[in-house]
Amino acid sequence: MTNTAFSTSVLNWYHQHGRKHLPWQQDITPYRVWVSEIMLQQTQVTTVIPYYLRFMERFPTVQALAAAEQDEVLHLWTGLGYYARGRNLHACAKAIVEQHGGEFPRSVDALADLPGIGRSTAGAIASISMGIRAPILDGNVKRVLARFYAVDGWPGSPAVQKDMWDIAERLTPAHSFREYTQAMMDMGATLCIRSKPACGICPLQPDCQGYASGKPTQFPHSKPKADKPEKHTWMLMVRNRDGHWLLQPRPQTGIWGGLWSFPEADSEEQAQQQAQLRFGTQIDQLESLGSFRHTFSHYHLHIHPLRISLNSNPLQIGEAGVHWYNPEQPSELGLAAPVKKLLHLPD
DNA sequence: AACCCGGGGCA
DNA sequence: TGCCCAGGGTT
Repeated sequence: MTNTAFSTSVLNWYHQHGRKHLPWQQDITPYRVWVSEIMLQQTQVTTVIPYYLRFMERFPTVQALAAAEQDEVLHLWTGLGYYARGRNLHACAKAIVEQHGGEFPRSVDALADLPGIGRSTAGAIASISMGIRAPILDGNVKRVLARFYAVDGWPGSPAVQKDMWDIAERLTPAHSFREYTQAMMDMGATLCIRSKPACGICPLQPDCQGYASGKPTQFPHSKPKADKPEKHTWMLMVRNRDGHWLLQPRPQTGIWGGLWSFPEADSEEQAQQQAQLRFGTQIDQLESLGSFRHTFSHYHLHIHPLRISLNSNPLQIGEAGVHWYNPEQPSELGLAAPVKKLLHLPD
């Protein structure tokens, strides 16, 4: 599908189904579009409408807004959330009046230098209210494009974000970009919604790679979970002459709280040291069993078992509450999953 | 309860 | 550059 076919398709849809009666779509001026875009940044259309109407009634011009007390601006913002938007809006109005003669600068870059206006909002103001062809990439557009191209990777990452801006730029038509911009936002807001998108009535469906994948809602990919750190532990698998294993209770809190486990050490050296200290000459054989990985919700644990065979059956080794576990007649104890696995490892 | 969102601010 | 924050709404 060519870029032109894409935008034509989107524009046709807009003429039939797009939203054209929202308050900020009437009497289109940079000021009115700007206020609406800021309000719409993190807030849905239906929530914004009453705030927008009240705001416009009280501050019909950028001069009126610039002259207001911050308290009054924030009062009209109360309930919208993200109050930095309201403070930036006020600061931006002052900047426009004091530094730009009361007129919005007529370029995307100059707009984006103003407080609270980033690249996407600048693109929306320019393309909707100034006759300047400029792409936008708000959440709605991002979703439409990520699905259409089945974009891999999280759009928040710099590389993917750059790709998506390039796509947005490429697809923005030379003419009718005001309607196109509106249309893309409308499609994202009404058809290509986060869950249960209306692919059945979407004009882009025949060429949509997200639809073709069978799982359009997996795009855009969600923010990757924080990387799980890799941790290591050495487990001393101490076996007495009868083939029973030494277990000791874990603290009540933390990982495996209250379960039974092998004595542990933070390194191979410490593990050897601990073994020498506790069992010394009773050690018959000591062998590394290699390691395996156990995953928790928040980290990966590499477990390095160290099998230590004793030439005796120590009765008392100083610590209270240790347990000698007989795999032939397993006691009913709480065991961490990897510990249980190790206890029943074939020789 | 988890997730979402444009831009600002800070390390 | 990357990371965290803000808050109300949706799922």
